Amino acid sequence: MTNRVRRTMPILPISIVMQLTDLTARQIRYYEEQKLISPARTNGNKRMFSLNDVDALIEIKDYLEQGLNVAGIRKLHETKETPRNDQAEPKTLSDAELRSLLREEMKHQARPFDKAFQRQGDLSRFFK
DNA sequence: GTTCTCACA
DNA sequence: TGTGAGGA
Repeated sequence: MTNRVRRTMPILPISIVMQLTDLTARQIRYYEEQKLISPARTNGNKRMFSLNDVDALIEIKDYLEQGLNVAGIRKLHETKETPRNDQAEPKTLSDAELRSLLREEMKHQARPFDKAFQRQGDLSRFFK
């Protein structure tokens, strides 16, 4: 069994994912609605998540904490999809990419960085 | 006991 | 986003 299969196999119920990500079921379902994740469904229409989904959710949560909104995150994912094979891997956004994204945010979100300002140190490098 | 969808004093 | 209804 390849690692890709291992990571994409839908085996986790939403309750487990909630604990792993510290997100509410409401949020997880909402993010699915926003096309940020694509959980599989059981015969009973129950959502089944893969390790990749959990990873994606953790990443999503992280971006939200930095002041980005769902629309912005979705933009990130539509660019870099995940139907890759085993070889390809690490994905780290360049400063330029992030800067571009944050700039885009400021044009659409009313109160973009309330939280961000509280931890400005984390983002300072994007505004030098 | 869990999760699902839908809707909103 | 939370929460409650009503069903599976």
